Order: sequence, then C-alpha cells, then structure tokens
Amino acid sequence: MKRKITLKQIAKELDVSVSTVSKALKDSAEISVDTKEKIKAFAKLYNYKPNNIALSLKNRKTKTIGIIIPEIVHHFFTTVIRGIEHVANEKGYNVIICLSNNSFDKEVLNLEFLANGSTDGFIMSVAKETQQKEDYHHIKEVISQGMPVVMFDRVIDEVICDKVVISDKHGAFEAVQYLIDLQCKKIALISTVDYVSVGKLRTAGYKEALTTNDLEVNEDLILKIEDVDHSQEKIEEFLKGKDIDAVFAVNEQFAVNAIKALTKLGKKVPNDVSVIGFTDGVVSKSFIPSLSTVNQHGEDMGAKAAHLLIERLESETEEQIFQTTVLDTSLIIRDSVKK
Amino acid sequence: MKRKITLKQIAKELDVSVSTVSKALKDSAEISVDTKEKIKAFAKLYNYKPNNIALSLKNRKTKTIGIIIPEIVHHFFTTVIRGIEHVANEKGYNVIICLSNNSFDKEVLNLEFLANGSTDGFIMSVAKETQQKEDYHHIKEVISQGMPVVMFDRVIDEVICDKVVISDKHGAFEAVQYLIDLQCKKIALISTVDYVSVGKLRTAGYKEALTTNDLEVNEDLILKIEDVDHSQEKIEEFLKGKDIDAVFAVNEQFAVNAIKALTKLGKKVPNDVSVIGFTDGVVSKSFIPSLSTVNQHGEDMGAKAAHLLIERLESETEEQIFQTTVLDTSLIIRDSVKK
DNA sequence: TTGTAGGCGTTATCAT
DNA sequence: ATGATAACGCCTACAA
Repeated sequence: MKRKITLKQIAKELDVSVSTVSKALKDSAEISVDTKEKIKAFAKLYNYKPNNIALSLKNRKTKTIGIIIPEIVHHFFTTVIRGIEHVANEKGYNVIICLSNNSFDKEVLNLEFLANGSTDGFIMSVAKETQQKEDYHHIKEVISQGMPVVMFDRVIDEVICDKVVISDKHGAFEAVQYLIDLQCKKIALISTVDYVSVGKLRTAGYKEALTTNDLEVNEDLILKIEDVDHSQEKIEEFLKGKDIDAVFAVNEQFAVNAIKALTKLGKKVPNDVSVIGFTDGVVSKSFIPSLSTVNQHGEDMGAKAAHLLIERLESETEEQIFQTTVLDTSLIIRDSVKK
Repeated sequence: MKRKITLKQIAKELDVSVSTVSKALKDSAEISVDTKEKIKAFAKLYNYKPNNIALSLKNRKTKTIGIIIPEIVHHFFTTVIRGIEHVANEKGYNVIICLSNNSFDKEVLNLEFLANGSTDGFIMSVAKETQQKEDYHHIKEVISQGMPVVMFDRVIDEVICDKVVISDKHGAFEAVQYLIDLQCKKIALISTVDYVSVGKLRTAGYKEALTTNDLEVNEDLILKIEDVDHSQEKIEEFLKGKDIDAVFAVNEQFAVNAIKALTKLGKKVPNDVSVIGFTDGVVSKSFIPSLSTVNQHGEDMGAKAAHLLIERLESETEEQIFQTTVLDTSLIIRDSVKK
C-alpha cells in the first residue's frame, strides 16, 4: 500500500531538493522545463496532492467554513446548507457541518473543535438549549478571538455579529391576515415556548394581525408547546371543544398534528377549519390536504450568510459594523385553507 | 481583540521556553510546581487551546471522521449520523459531514478535500450518479493511500472495504410476504432504476417473495422510476387502470405518491389496496393513513460503521480482511395495510 | 528543573 | 536553475 506521498519523498526519489519540487509543481519559471516535466510526471504517477493540514498551518487559514446547526432533519436547514455550499464552493471554500443536536454542551464542543484551527469562520443557528440557558460565552469567545460568525434563523441579539433572519413576525402576520381575509374570526395559534426566538416572533406577528383587524387576542386560543415529542397529544387536548375556524401553527409538525387532531374531532380541513403552517418542508407538499405554509427561502438565507462571512474573511480592514439582513417570506397557499 | 494565543506567545510573556510551557500545561512532573501554576494561570486567563491543525500535522492523525452522504433530507441519513456521532464522540473522535448532493464530481472533491489531511477515515454512502457511472477510482484511491473507508447503505461490491448494509432483499421479502399473508395476490412494485443497488436488491426480495408463494412475477406490475422529481406523475400513470390489491414501494416518497395516486383513482387505502413502503421517515408517521414501512435501524447502522472504522484506525496491524455486516430490518405495520 | 533541537508538510525568501 | 533555511504551532527526546 502506497502511503500518501510528500514533497520530501519526491525530492529524495528524484534527487533534487524539496523546494525545487515545490516550485516545479507550481510551474515556477525558476525551474528548467526538463526538471519540471520530470517532477510533474512523477508527482502525477504517485498522485501527489498537497497536504491541507500543512497548508492550513502555513497559511493560517483553512479555506473552510464551519456550519453548526441544531439538527438536520428539518428540510429548512437542508436548503440553507445548499445555499451556503453553493456560494462557498464558488469562492473556493469548503464546508463542514457539525450538529449540536440542540444540546448546549455539544454546541460548545463543536465550536471549540472547529475554532482551533479547523475553520476560518462559522455560520450557525443556535441550539434550543442554548437559547434556554442564555449562555453564549462560547460564541462570544470565538468572535473575540477573531473568528467571524454569521448567525441565521435562531439568532441572539446580545451576540454582536452579522445575522440573517427571515421576517418571522411579518411572515406570521401575513399568514394570519390571509386567514382573516377568508373571514376567519376565531384563529387559534399553536406555538413553541417563548425562549425560542422564532416562536416568540411568530406569536407577535399573530397578535399584531389580530389587533390590526380589531380582533381580540384570546389567550385561550394560544397553545405553547414545550415538549415537541408529545405535541400530538397536547394539540388534541387543546383543540378539543374549542370553537375555532382557523389554526396558525409556527412549524410544519404542529400544523400536521393540528390537522390530524381536527380530523379526529370530526372537523373537516379546510371546510370547517383552515390551517396554515410555517416552514415549507417535505411533509407540506405530501400531506393530504397539502399544507399552506409560510415559505422561508432557506437557500437565499444560506447564500446571504455565506456571502457575509466570506466578505468578512477576505476584507483587509477589521470592520466593526455588523449587519442584520432580514429576508422576506412568502405565503404558499395549498389545500389546507378554504378557497 | 485578542487573537488566539500560542505556546510561543505564552513562553515569551512568561520568559520561559516553549517546551516548558508545553510540559507545564500537560502537568508534567519535570516542571516545578511554581512554574506550572504560573503558566497554567496565564494560559487559562488567555484561554489557551492547542491548535488542532498543528497537532494533526505533528501526530499525523486528526481524530476526526469524515461522513460523505448523498443528501441530508432523508430522515434515514439523519439517524445514521446520530449513530456514528454517538460512537465517535465516545471514542474521542469528531465528525464532519460533507454532502455530495448525489453528484459524482462533488463526491470526488469532498473525498479529496477530506483525504488530504483533514480526516483519518471515512464513512460513506455513495452518490447515485457515482453508482450510475460505475467510476470508483476516487474511493479506491483513498483506500490505497491507507485511509480506512466504511461504506453503508449504498455500497459498492468492487470496492474492497468494510461495509454495513441492511438486508434489503430480506426486508423487501418480509414486506411482500406480509402482503401475501393478507391474501393480496396482485402486488405492484414501485422501485428505482436498477443501478441504485438498494433498488435492485429490494426488487429481488419482492420477486423472491412472489415466487416462493407460487405467485407469478408480472413485469407489468413493476415500475422503475428514474426521475424522482416527477415520480408522482409517473406513478399515477402507472397505476391507472391497473387491477391491484397491494403496492410495495422501495422508499417513503414513492409510497406516499402511490397512496395519493390511488386516492385520486378512487381507490381506498387500505380497504381496496394495501401499501407498504421502505425506510421509516418523518412522513410515514404523519401521513394519513400512516404508512407501514420496513424500518432500517439507521442508528444501529451508523454505530456499527463507526465501530468498524475506529477499530481499523486504532489497530496496529494492517488487517487485510474486510467484513460486510448485514443488519436486520423490521416491519412496522401502521394504517396503510388491511388489518 | 529548564532549555534546545528536530520534525510533521508546505512555501517564500534568500543564497548559491 | 537549484538549493538551503526559516517559519506556521506543537511535541518530545535529549542536553544542560
């Protein structure tokens, strides 16, 4: 088995110096055509590839971007990753992904691991547990050490860095407005607990839409779910006996759960109750009835985040002004709402 | 902004040598308690962390495992990753994920990138395009350079390495046998094109179940889908006017598409037609009717793959015997089949 | 107890 | 046209 070959080995075999080999392979004008040919042929034969680690050490940069996300199940994150990769590859960067599994400790470990030389910068969406603990020292730490960080989706106000978010509040507003325009008057909200930033914002959008239209916010029609694993039961219990004509759910899962619960309770979607969810995923299209959702344009988000990060990585000056980019959502109307 | 601090800087600040610092931070007995204290305190203050890149270069190992998978949308891959991470972290390894997006070129790039020093070994499931081209030089290359590779799910016979697969054929067999036991006689198969190894195997299992039960294999009842993006139309067209009492689909997507098509055609699932899919994903549970599937135990698969890889990484001898581990599947019966 | 030197693989600078 | 040397950050055998 031929181990990976190094410049040194090539040099020895060909009885030249290491620097000659290095230059030859870079097609330097300093080296004679003869030797260049010889060296290149040999290198090709042994499939020489420069060692990234050595290059990284020498250049003090890795040309790779680290992505840290809570979980990968979500179709949304997949699209964001695609957007990041697209831009990154175009600019000659590689991308490596680490999952926090929504665990604070895991997030800290991942960040430390990647920050110690493995990446030039980060694009991240923080773990639920981290938002709950409100402990962001690990992120601030890497930033203070000069690693650029771009946050997306679940962002933290108190961490100073570039951010890309969608207009959660406005997206929710539009969805609820749509329901109101359909003459719905008793619109339930199924949200997450408030420490999840997006849940909070979407709830705010819901409330604003109601008040803007002179509808009362009825806390009895608002459900906040802590434990996603048992959302189905919670939602069934919540909807039982409620007199409603629409449901707005802050994610795909809850929307599906709501429809199932409503069906169980003998209500027809969309005839009796219209339902709109948030985040367009795989389930939305497949589900019967297909789900109306607020679409988040994940790919644009990823692309924007990558641009912001790379710009910072490659700018000479240490710009201290950070920006938050707000991307619009769009409403996708499918079968789960009345026509 | 305090840049990341190095041993050298600490040494200079404290007016000692670099090796003294290095030893002190490792709590070496060679260094006096006084200096150790002093150095440790200073290091802590400046949050010193050894540079991974330098360590990797020195040790010629990175303690990280590279995962290369076609796409991340599949719930199945998510579970595999979880299994890998669990074992890897336990053994002190980190995990980085790269996506091939089912593209051959991307797979080659990812492999080259990670093979040049970034990882100690790979766990991978090959891209669809790669299986189609039957070009595996890139994988053979890294293996010949001494990087252990473990393949899972979509494995390649002609590449010699450890493999972890599920008993695709047997899983399919069991599913179809189940349908036969329900007295189904006209069972359609919706599969992928044959170059996708798992599609081929599952098709074989389907056929074997039929022949074992003295049922004829009717090629008219077999659909092979090339273009996943238009599977819905294909399936509708295929099922139109077909006299069948069951459908076995080789993935979740096709199963869902089939149910939708059947519903459109006025057939009831499961009363008129029973449906079983392969791979238990997010959609299966949510769908109405909930999907019966062949469950793949992705987490076990990932764990096994990680064990195999780490064993090879840490064994002194260069074992030349490779093993293929076959994991059992299990049938999950939900509402999409008759009781 | 502390320091020096060499090396991991590469490249840039400065000889020869 | 080619080679020697130093440096990136770390560790360790050996020297002082």
